[in-house]
Amino acid sequence: MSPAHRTIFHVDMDAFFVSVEELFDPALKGKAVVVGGQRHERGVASAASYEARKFGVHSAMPLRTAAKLCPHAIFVDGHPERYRDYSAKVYQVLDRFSPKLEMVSIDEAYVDMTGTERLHGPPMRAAHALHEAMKAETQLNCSIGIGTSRLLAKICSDQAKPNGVLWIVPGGEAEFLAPLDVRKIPGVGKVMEKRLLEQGIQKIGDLARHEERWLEANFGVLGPALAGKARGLDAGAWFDSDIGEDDGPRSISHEHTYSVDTNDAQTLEAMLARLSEMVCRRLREQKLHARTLQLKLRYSDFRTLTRARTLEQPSSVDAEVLATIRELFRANWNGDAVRLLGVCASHFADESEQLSLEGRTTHEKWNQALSAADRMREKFGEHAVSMATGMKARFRERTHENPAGLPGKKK
DNA sequence: TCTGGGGTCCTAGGACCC
DNA sequence: TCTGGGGTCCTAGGACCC
Repeated sequence: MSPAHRTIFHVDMDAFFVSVEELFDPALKGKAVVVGGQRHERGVASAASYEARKFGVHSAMPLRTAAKLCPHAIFVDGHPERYRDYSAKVYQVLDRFSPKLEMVSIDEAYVDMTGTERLHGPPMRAAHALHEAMKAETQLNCSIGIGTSRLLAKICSDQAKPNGVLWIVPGGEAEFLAPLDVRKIPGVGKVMEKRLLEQGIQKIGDLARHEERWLEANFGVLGPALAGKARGLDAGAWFDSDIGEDDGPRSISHEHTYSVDTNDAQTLEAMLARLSEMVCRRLREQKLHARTLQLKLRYSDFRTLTRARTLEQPSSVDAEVLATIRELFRANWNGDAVRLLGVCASHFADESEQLSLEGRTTHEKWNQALSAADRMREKFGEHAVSMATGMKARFRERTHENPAGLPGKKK
């Protein structure tokens, strides 16, 4: 028998990247801090401290814009390894509260606390225990939203920020949601917000007042999902899905934006080799084989195109992936200066349906050799082993963009 | 404003098959 | 010669999230 309603926690770390950086450099505490790169770099902010936000700085804002709005801000390069380490610590804490746990990004998670009352007490007590444990064990603040669906829990944690806990008791959903802007609904972004405003719908309460049929007539297939969300129900991929069912990644990709656009064919193809290598390495780490490979190409004017091809035999072999990506590139690049290149692998095959018999032996030889190379990299560092083309990319990157040849990675 | 990098999900059209 | 409808796979693009 399923419970009358679920008790779902959404745990969201406060200013996660900034807070982690503060642990490494306490001098940053209380200052206006922007994480993601230096003030004049081509790029966007990954995070901003609450102090910087007072000046209008927010994540995804171009660094140069942030520097204009908040000239005294301290700009800090990001450290993905640090964030992964702390994310793992966060996971350790959450794991003790419920096994039904799902990290949805590096700094937030859903925890299904349904039926844990005997162990952890009523929701608010459990939340405060969790809050304290998090602070004690990670030195980081989080905010916790509690509700009967993922959607409600997520909206609640946002309302609880910073460093707070908010519980919407079952039955109180409509009253809580009604005064909030539609933009607070996960999945409603700039575009959908504009469409809703054009219909005079500004608050979630306005949305809830419309009939599902009217919404379907005006917003097509998205209508019914909106109707559900306005009532605090999980829709789309969240509908009826259990928390903690991880079926692995859907895609693995790497991309690179040049600090100066280039139309040098050799430079570009060398970068494709490097990106393909990086994607393949992660495929092998996760024992995955990709059927679909996609090239992403962005020109100086931001025109972006993607071109994909599906292989007959799934692969995680550098040379095979690169050959496909290179063909796509040669067939589609018009010679203009390029701003960004990307390689994406998706449509993964199970180990079982992986290979026909005749392909098997050569493939396995390749895989063995490449796995050995991966282990060497782990042992001796990123640059120890590389295919010749990938090596060239690195050399060019360094000479073009880092004339001093400093080993420090960007970010 | 001059726009990163890593993802997920959804839609729509065309090919192809029955 | 003109003409069905459903199902699946593939590709391209776009909205959205952190």
